[in-house]
Amino acid sequence: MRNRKSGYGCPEGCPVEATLDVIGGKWKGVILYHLIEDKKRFNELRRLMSGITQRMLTLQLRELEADGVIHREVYPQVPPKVEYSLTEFGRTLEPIILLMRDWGENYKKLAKEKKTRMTDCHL
Amino acid sequence: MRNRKSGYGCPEGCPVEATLDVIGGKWKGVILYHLIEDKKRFNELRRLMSGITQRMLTLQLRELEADGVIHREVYPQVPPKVEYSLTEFGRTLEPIILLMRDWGENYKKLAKEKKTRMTDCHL
DNA sequence: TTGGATAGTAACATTTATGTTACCTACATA
DNA sequence: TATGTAGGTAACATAAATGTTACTATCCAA
Repeated sequence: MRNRKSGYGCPEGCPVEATLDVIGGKWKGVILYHLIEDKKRFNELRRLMSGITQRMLTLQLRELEADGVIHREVYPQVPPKVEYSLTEFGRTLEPIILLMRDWGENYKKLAKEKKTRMTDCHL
Repeated sequence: MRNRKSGYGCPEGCPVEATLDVIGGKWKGVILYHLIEDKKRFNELRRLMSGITQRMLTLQLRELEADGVIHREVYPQVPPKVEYSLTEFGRTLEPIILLMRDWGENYKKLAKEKKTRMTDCHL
């Protein structure tokens, strides 16, 4: 998602692709989705996304931060406390994420129905 | 995008992720974006996305077809004619794609301004 | 009769994305 | 004094996505 060369037919790269560069990949959408609700600590996010590794979470958070959509707040404590939240700019992604959530839910529902119909053939 | 295992913290996979599975990757968003306007022939799409190879275009179109978002119409002619269009279900993605286009345009504008400011330091 | 247009496929190579394991600090509790 | 907690980093390994090149068929026009 990160190192894509420009030139998608549109001069200077396609805008749809630019967005996908920021929110695409395996984890970013999900991270943003969780942050819409409220700010979260590192391990809090990790627990919410059971499959993710520490390393991937760190990487994705750093990229989102570099793109200006999330903010990283470090509290100088021991043990450390770090909070991640959407920036004002990141909030502009909210409608997209929510639409994607809705569409995905519907898609999964349809996929499940299809599977059920296929299973029915064996009855 | 295709072979991801489930288990993103949400049981049975996160809905946001499910959507990204369908429209994510380097080319799918752009393909759909072009198809929103009107149906397109294979080489027509290829010309619209100057960087894509024949192979990638074929692959992505087949996956989109398998997911039920586009339709492939073959006209039995020589030389061949194949038209790709959004299905009714594919049309439900339109709001997402258009939002992504708008957000991406804004993002690129902001990125350019930032670059300009940085360049200004050298004046 | 050579070359272009159309819509591909097959074999292979490379680049990106993601995953695994081990390690770090400094404090608190058992 | 071992163990857990929090939020990481580094080196390494694998899986997935994407790219390269060559090849296909049939018709038409130069």
